[in-house]
Amino acid sequence: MNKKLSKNFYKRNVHLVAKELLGKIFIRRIKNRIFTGRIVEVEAYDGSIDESAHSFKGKTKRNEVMFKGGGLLYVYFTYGMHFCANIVTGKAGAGKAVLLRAVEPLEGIEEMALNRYKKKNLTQKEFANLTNGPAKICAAFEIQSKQNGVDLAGDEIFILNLPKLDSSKIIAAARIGIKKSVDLPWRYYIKDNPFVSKK
DNA sequence: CCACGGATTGGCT
DNA sequence: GCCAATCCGTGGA
Repeated sequence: MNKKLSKNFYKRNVHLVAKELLGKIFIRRIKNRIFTGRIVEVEAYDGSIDESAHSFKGKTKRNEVMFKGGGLLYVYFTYGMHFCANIVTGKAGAGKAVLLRAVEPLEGIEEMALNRYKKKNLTQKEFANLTNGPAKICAAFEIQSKQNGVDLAGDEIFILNLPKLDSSKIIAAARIGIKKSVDLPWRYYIKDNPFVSKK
């Protein structure tokens, strides 16, 4: 029987948490509906030294959840139309989080398809693109501003514990879509997984 | 296959 | 006013 990850899992080093999140099951519950997916790609953001982190210049209304300590969900709105979800890590005040970049869809696939494409039967290409991007995950899993700050120790959104992946399965690479601190190899993904957004 | 541009709004300078 | 931790469609090689 798999158990939900506890607060202490998240309160550790952001890179450790990022790598250990790979392969674990992300779960979103809405009343009697459920969405689940295996985490296959993440990015670490560290406001203490990383200019691309939303928390780099200190606390604001938008990023305050990043400073509330590990075990919360930080959801932000961007490009006028997209939401992205992060797992807050470290101690309160740290301003560190892990962006969920891609998951492999497991349960609730028909509902995810409706959320993303407004139809149930997807082409191979549409299925491959269902949840292989940070904003795609939020659209498929129905995550919006209302979910900003949700406690991952609760029942609405949480992650199941599974064994750590062997380090030989984890690739570290430059992050995607940022203009600052571009060379830091803080994107982590599962080697050869077809749902990773980019090699 | 790759490169480019439009969509569309809130946050911050 | 500028521009973003994105996505998707288009057009050309």
